Amino acid sequence: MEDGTAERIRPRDRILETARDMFHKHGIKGVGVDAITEAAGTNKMTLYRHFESKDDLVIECLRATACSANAMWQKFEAEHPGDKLAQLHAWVRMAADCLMMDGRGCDMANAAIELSETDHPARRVIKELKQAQRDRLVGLCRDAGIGQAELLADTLSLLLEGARVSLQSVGAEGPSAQFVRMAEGLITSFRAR
Amino acid sequence: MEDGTAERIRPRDRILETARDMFHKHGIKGVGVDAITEAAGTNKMTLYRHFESKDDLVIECLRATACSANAMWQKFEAEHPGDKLAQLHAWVRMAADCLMMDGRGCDMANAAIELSETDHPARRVIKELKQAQRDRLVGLCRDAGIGQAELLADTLSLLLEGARVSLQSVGAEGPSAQFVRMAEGLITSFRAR
DNA sequence: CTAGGGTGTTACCGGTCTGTAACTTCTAGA
DNA sequence: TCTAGAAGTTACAGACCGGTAACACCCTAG
Repeated sequence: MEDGTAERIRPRDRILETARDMFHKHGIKGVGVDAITEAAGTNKMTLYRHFESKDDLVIECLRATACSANAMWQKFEAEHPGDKLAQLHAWVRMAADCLMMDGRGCDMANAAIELSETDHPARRVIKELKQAQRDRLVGLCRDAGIGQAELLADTLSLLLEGARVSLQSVGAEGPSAQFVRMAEGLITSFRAR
Repeated sequence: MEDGTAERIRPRDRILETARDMFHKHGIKGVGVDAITEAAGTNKMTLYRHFESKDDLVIECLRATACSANAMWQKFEAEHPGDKLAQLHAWVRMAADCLMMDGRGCDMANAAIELSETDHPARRVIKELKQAQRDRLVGLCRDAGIGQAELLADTLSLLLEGARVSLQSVGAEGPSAQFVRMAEGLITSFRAR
């Protein structure tokens, strides 16, 4: 029978969660499978019984990250049902919160930079997941009644992506500090057109 | 006497140039010192006679990159002497050209993402070089007579940084394709204030 | 011509990496 | 209680990494 406290998590899930955290903090090439399994309280053999390779583990981590992002979008809808403009502002607020709490950027973007081999299996996944997020933001802008929805969504995307990487290179006092002001200004400007 | 054709470049410079190219293409952790020296037509010992360590080589590469960027700024001033607004538009054009030619992003930003250790010696250098570039762009915006010069410069910075990383994750058909339109629109909008 | 510094060559050190084999131990379900 | 599969353990292979030692070479300045 299952432990009522649900404390005993399956090794596969422990590995996945630990790997996500460590990849996020130290980068993919900055952490080895041994370190992951040790931190997850298990061993290398168990990892390779559940994942074909380290690359496979990386891909599963990225999918899990996308899944978390999906949960965010559902939260926006739940908190502001039907009010697409409020959801857009919630997106900005969430992005800003992640910015100042986190310090490290987007896992997919970081992975894309680290895995420079153009035929790396993770790149396909990154591209399609990022594309899905873009479509989602475009849809939100459109449903919020904004005329040039694609342009606003793409501009917001680039601003956030830029803020994340700027945070890591210039630091928190750099341009990324103005993210909310820029994003809100853009939304206002696009709504006025 | 020196070779008149200047074909015989010093090993140090060959290593530096080769390392810049390979770090740019494959990332810092993605290329070893052996591969660099081989591609530079020399050997590991010579590398370590000129550079204290791989980290030291990385830092010198970043400084060289900053130097190339400085040359760009001088070109702007030379092509549009005194006309700061024209120089700002030239900056946008140059950024867009780099975007579609290159495929890989900014060396400093990529390095900052790859070298996640907060105490890595290269991070200090990255921060100060990036800060200098930011100051330069702010100064250009201010001299071009734009009121909220800092905000415009920071927005343009984030847009470019975002476009570079988006190019690597989503691809060339993604949001980065609209960079020029966004940047020019921003400049127009800020000038009208 | 000669001395010396820059360079090339080879071999090596200790460490880390991904991935596997063989075997033991644990645990859940019938 | 018995059994099958999941998980843990140990050891290892093979490759690559950054960095160093010792020595041979070449080329140029004097």
